[in-house]
Amino acid sequence: MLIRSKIVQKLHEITTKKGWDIAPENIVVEQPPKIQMGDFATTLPLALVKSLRRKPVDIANEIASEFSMDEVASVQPLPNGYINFFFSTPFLQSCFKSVLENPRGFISNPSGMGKKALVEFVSANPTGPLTVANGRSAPIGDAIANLLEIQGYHCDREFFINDMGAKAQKVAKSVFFYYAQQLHHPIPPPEEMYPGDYVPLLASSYIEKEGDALLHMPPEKAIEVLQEYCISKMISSIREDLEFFQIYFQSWFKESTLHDGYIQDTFQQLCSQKVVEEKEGAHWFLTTQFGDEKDRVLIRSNGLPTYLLGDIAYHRNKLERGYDLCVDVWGADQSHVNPLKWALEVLGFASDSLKTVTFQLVHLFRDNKEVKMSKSGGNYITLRDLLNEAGPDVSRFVYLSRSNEQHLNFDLDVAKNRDPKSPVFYAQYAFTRCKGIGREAEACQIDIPHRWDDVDISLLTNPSEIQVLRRFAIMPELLDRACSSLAPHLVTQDIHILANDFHSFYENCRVIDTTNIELTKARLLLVKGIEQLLSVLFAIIGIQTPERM
RNA sequence: GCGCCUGUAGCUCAGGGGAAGAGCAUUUGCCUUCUAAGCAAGUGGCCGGGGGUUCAAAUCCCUCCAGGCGCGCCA
Repeated sequence: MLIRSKIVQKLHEITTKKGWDIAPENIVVEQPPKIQMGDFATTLPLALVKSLRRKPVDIANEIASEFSMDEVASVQPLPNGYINFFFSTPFLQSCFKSVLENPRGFISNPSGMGKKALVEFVSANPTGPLTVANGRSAPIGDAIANLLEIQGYHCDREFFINDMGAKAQKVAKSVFFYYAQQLHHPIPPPEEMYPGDYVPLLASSYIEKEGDALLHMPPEKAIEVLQEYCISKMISSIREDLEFFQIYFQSWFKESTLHDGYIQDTFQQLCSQKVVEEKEGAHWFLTTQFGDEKDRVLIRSNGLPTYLLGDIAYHRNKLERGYDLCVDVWGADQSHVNPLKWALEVLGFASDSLKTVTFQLVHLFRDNKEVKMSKSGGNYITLRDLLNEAGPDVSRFVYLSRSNEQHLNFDLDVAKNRDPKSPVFYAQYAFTRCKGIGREAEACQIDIPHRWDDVDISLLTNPSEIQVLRRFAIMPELLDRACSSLAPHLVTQDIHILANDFHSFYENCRVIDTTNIELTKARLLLVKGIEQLLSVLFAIIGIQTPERM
């Protein structure tokens, strides 16, 4: 149980005993803005002012005098009606011990234990390379999967390949045009030419592999062959980009596998629930029943299923594969979240079995000016370009330092220079310093303590040492917030404050001191705790733990 | 026009009923000792405007202003 919940429970016991009427969910316990103010604070006295018709400070004093918990050493009622709580030394030490024994377990809230989750992300159309814009979903989805694993879920990552779309066909037609041109049998260009340098390259790579065979078959057949070739080629290039980003998918799910009767079956199931109606030759999902502004087409008048129906079938498939939770990471331009959720409910799935995380667009800046990107205009910067310039760690950190729902302004100049002012350097530098201390200890032939019992923790009395211990104690609360809201950027923030505490400690407390071995050992253990906790947090957002910088 | 997102320090952004925050920029101290890619302190704010709910609003509601995205029998 989180310490915060324990404090709420204790406060509720007190109010109940006194006959004051307030529900536990209305008792606010939170971290004060500054750590000097305490580890937790409550505004409970203020909430009681009206019903009790008493001064906040009096209520605060009365509650504080009744409050007693092993984990809390000091309870400070304030004149403005707040009550601040400070953790007790034994509690801080027990948290420290947990950090050393099992840092990952310490920050985990195993609410997903025994459950399976599937995170679907990126799922970019296989019609071109990943860009800096749609690449945003890569670190977000990966970090969300990591957060779910922290909660005990068995989590898989899946990439949905849209291999049936009209866009894939357009690319194939454009490639066919270049193919014929390069073989000196020019044909008229297609109505819509796909821009981008990679389009003619696809043509020449096919020529290299298969020669002019396509010229000897009917154009429709040739385009079909090319379409399949282009998709597999683009997918493997996307896969390479993602692997360079150290993102790996358990499954690559092709839309076409749903077209073998599964989509039709899903459609029939919806029909049998009486939420489908035929109008103007098409079949409509009656979403206005759920409050939608208009109904949505499931099967077009030409008999082909819409994207929505395909997506409903796909999500039904995911849930039928036994996942308790499906998370989708979607760009802000996806607008069919609600119709999809309604359909899944109609099909009998729990409404909370699908969570969607949306992310806003990315704006790129170079020389303080916005770089306009447009894929259809052939003007874009690829994810690979970014990774080559900035490296995976800086890229991840920038992507994950803002809330998903914020528009992200990505400054390419910062990335390009591998700016040492970047927050990722600050965090990784803290880790490197930990490692440096370890090397120094070895050089001085000081045994690095491995067992809790080998050291005297009570020697850690410096304010910056105490602050590190207090930060350890609060870490499970911080991670719980990140997990429950599937918000990796909060982890990025937590890393920053922990790194800050460490740098401050490093400055104030010389660790290696051959004249005071006992204190040195205690501090080495503290450094080990920080190092382990940083490793776990770095792993969540997917950045490296460098030995040296 | 309708829907979603956004407006917080000079810049980029966290916070999303409770005590205004971080990084960058800027000013000033701190290296013969574990990496100064660091630490410490300072400057900088009617949290877009106005109204409402509340003991309490940057946060919730209404309205206005400004920006982004979406609004096909596209995917």
